[in-house]
Amino acid sequence: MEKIDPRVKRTRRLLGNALVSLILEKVYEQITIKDITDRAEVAYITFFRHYDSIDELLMQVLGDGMAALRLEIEKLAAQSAAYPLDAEGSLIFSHVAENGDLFRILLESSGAAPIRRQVEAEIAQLFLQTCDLLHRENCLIPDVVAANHIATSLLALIEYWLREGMPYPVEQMGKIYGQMINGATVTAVQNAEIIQN
Amino acid sequence: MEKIDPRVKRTRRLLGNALVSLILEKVYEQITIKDITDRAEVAYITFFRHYDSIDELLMQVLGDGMAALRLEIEKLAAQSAAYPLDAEGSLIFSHVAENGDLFRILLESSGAAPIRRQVEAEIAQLFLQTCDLLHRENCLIPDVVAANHIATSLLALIEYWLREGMPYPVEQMGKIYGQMINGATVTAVQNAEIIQN
DNA sequence: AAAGATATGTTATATAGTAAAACTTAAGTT
DNA sequence: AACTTAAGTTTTACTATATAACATATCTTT
Repeated sequence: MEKIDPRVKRTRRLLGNALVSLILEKVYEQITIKDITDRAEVAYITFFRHYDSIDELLMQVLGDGMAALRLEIEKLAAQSAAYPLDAEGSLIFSHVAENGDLFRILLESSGAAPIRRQVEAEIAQLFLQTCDLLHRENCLIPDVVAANHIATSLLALIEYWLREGMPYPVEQMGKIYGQMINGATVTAVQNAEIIQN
Repeated sequence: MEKIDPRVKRTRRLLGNALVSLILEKVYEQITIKDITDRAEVAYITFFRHYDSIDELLMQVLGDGMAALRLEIEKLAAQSAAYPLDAEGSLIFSHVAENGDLFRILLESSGAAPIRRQVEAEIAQLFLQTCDLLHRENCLIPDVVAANHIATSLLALIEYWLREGMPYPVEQMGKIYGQMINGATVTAVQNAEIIQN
């Protein structure tokens, strides 16, 4: 990989940090490019030399941050392939708690919607590949539907937890995920009828 | 209730229809007020005499349309209070199929995010009130968490189905909802451990 | 049907945010 | 030290939002 000019790295870092701090203060839609460049202490035009839109900057910021989550989920998916019913989801929620700002932005900012969809799709894909118990020929519940359900429910559960101010401990959330989402979905797939063609 | 000037009714109807037809054509964020007034064949300034923003117009359009869905879900929630495991969800999905445009807008347009949240909250509230099986003292899975899970999962399932072009029949979707979401969640709550304080 | 009230249309204007050009200064690379 | 590239400054154009003032059309009331 090519090495990046340190001035470029610095500018992009400043712009990214400025956007994050602004999102935590005010509504995403009301943030302007001037707000960002003022906060980052760079010239207005400099923004356009790096990004075409605020959405694109946000995309980069969250893209970097979500790679770490994928690793947590990968561990979990591998684990749940073997013991789906008591998969330990705590590590996801402790990871979320540690990166609360980033997840709040991902799950609540309207500008992050395309990235959220992408993350959902990646998580669903991961479960589809690693969790054997989701696959049954001619099952009433198709594997892609079940995988999508797990992925969207997990993000919705995280969103709820963050929005309510993390009212339950990490361990409890991990168990809720394991039973209400992961375990329950696998059981539903296993118990579902087989469709005759 | 007061009767509304027919000119006002007409203008609002034209603006609402114009917005819907535009959303089905292009990205919500890129729709301008001029686009809407041109399509509606009313003067630009007329928009501001009725709404402060495009979001507000969308809110009105969807608000009207969502009242009907609530009725379908109310039927279902009452039914599932008695027989949760084989609740018949088909009527929801036939209702969605009949109003596909509206639901696509509700679930995929970024401007509709606040309304979607509101609809989610209303559905969750409804299940909390009508489905007795969600309540268990000191349960690992709090009733509000389970209700939120059902509501968000249902909307996510509808979103997936519409996005993929309705690849499964209405009856199958109804069963999937009943087993993978409603039934599975109730079972998970019933099987969850009790927390000692 | 006429008079009064109100909604809409037309035109003009102010403001704010986006976007980029031209040129200068600063920083990093070889 | 010379070359290259990034960033800053100033200027300008464009677009969308928002409102004011006045004319015209439509609805309601008597």
